[in-house]
Amino acid sequence: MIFKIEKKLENSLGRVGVLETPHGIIETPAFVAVGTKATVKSLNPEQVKDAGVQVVLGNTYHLYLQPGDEIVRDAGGIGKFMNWSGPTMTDSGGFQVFSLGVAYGKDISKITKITDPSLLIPERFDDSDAPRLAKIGQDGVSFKSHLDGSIHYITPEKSIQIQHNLGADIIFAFDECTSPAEDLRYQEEALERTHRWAERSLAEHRKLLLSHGSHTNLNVVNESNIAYAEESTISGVGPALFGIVQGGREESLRKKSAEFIKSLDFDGFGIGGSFAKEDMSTAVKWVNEILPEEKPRHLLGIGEPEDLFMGIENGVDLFDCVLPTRLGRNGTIYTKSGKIIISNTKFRNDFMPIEKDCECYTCKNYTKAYIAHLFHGKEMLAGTLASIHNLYFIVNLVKKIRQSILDDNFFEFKNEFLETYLK
RNA sequence: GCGUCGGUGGUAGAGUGGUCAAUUACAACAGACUGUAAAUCUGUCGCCUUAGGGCUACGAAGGUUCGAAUCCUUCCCGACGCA
Repeated sequence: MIFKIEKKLENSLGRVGVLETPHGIIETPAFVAVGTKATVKSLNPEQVKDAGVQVVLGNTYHLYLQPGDEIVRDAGGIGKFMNWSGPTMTDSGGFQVFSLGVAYGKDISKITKITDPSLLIPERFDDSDAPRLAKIGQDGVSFKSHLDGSIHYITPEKSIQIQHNLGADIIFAFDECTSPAEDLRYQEEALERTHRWAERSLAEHRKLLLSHGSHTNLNVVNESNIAYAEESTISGVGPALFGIVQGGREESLRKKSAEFIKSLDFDGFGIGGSFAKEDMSTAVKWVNEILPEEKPRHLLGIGEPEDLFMGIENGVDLFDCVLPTRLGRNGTIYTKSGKIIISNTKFRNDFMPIEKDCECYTCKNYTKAYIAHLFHGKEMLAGTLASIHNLYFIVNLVKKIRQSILDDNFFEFKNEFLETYLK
């Protein structure tokens, strides 16, 4: 994997670049489509590609449970398995530590409102007896499968082994995504754990890369082995590994984490965590001011339009988010003047496309009335057409932002877009 | 004509003396969703309301009862059976 910066955004951390992977290039900043179970829900790869998507992200935990990482390996890797010829990434399962752990069965997720009382009273989250599907153990996490209840213990080593089997171009270290509602003491403890896991992820990754070649001293970290490992990620023998910065909403912890993860020899970085919306830009800025400029940064799981502007301005190169496809399937559609719920009564006889100047397949061929009809009828095509538009909308927005940096009018574009979008 | 069974909110369909403005499902309406436990979930769903309550309702009209969607009488309507 090779990353080149083409242009920087003046007086900020933002930049435009190109990321070369064994399966093709990614022009950054870029929006990564989420394909958790080796499929971008409701879309076939051709539709994903036509929406302008450059790279797809699968999930370690989900693919390990089903169909099993060895099946994906034997199929020729995640890309070949799912018939996606472009670049691929896999998340480590670290997010499931959170979503199936403390967040399980609760009304907390990736983004929390800062007014949420749970943020003000961290003690309320001392509910270790609450049912959850993920529990953090001594050196890993035990998961109770949501599919059949079976227990699986995932360590950093295991996550990396699975990801090597899945065979994506870019993989992530195993981390713990924490809730912003956790108190400082827990954030510190979790961060220490994530850092230890980062080292172990990297060590396992090196070991696996070297085992692909003829190197004999697999456990020795020397210049020759490191050089070989780097070469492997370029040739496609093995994936590139991104380390993940955590640290919650605390400035000192975020910076400490960025410094630590930076000190390890990762190919790039992920910025993780469950944020209060208001905290996100500062957290990203703290981190990206520290991370080495020459390596790519991925803001994990973030993707509302206003977040994309924020992230790019603050030096983020890659985003992934379930929103375009999940919202699409659930009937919410992005437009330049905000999100609409297409099943609403007012669209039932609206025979215009979602956006008349949109170039996506959905807008070029269908009316709002028809899509509203499909949702009311619970037809499968409803989610597909809405996902196509939403994915195109978000992917294309990032492309436009990229172009605006190249054209030296990022801030004008940002103001103009957000003024209309946020009403 | 006689007999039997039935008529419940937009629909289907529970309820068969008080806890019933009426279970439930569907439809309808509104909303939520940020490294996917998610083609999922939440709320509203007779009318009025200063949200305490008030009013009108289970085919229609009477009646029994402290109290009726629930029991009785007559009528109307539907299905089936016998003539």
